[in-house]
Amino acid sequence: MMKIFTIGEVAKELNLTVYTLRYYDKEGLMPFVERAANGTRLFKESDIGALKIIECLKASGMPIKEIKNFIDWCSDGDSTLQKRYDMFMERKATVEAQMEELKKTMEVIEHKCFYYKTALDAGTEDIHKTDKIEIPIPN
Amino acid sequence: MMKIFTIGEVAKELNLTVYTLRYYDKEGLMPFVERAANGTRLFKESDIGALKIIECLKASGMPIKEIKNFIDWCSDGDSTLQKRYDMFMERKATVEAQMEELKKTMEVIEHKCFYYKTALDAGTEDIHKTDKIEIPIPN
DNA sequence: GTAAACCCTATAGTCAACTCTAGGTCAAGC
DNA sequence: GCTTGACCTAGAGTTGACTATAGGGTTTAC
Repeated sequence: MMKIFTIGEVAKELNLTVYTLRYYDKEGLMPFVERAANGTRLFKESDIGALKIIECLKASGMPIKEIKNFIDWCSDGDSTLQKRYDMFMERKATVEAQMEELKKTMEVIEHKCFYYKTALDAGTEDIHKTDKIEIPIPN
Repeated sequence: MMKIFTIGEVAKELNLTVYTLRYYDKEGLMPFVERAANGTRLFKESDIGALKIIECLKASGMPIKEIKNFIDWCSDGDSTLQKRYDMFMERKATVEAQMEELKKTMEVIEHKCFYYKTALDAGTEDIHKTDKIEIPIPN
């Protein structure tokens, strides 16, 4: 009925290595994953969902130790709802800031693309350097 | 006439530490910075400009070794114009990809903000879980 | 004239996030 | 029944990017 996945299958699905998944587990990011009698991890569909959230937090630049805090809060139930809400609101703000930052980075890069396009057309970078030569004020 | 800056001034201006700047120098990112007789680095206005480009490349996710390649190309003159153009075009593509990625991350985070907002209003996370209870098909 | 506040090099240490190795278990296929 | 391949743990090693320390030199402020 409920499909169970091995660590290898989950790794493939999420584009991670099994090493990484085991490392996350060791760091306490996956307390919800159950085990077979022999120790083999048994991933449920919902575990993969949780890992996707972890990946999202990682993509937002959150360090693993902070992600662990969040996971702990999830285990603690409703008493931590406010904390979790606040955390996501804060994440939202930092991602917004990152977007702004990236936009600025993009502007500089686009300017450089243009710079090198014209230099390439002219065959030399000097075309930009001569731009900047200060014209001596005639008497 | 032409203002010269110390490593400390440059560090402050670019929000880096002097350690970081010296580390960059050691990694070959600043071959253009001249030295006083006693070894003190003398930064020109244009050096700060170059460092801003380096910061931009760093912000785009480029590792320091690759930035060094670019700096080397700059020292090699016009023969490397094509490489440099190609590099910035590639950077542009990766930054675009990062923006896409961030947008997806943002969507998930916003969804979670909403999820926790409603949970908080309801006083329990169960409001979302009960959503998903499969209604047993009556006979 | 000396202490503070810079500068320098060389080298060691730190940190996060993996990544791999050694040594072992277990199930499936031939 | 034994090899192959996937799983396990504990722990060591790697990488990138700093960050700090030790030891030493100059310039500035009192």
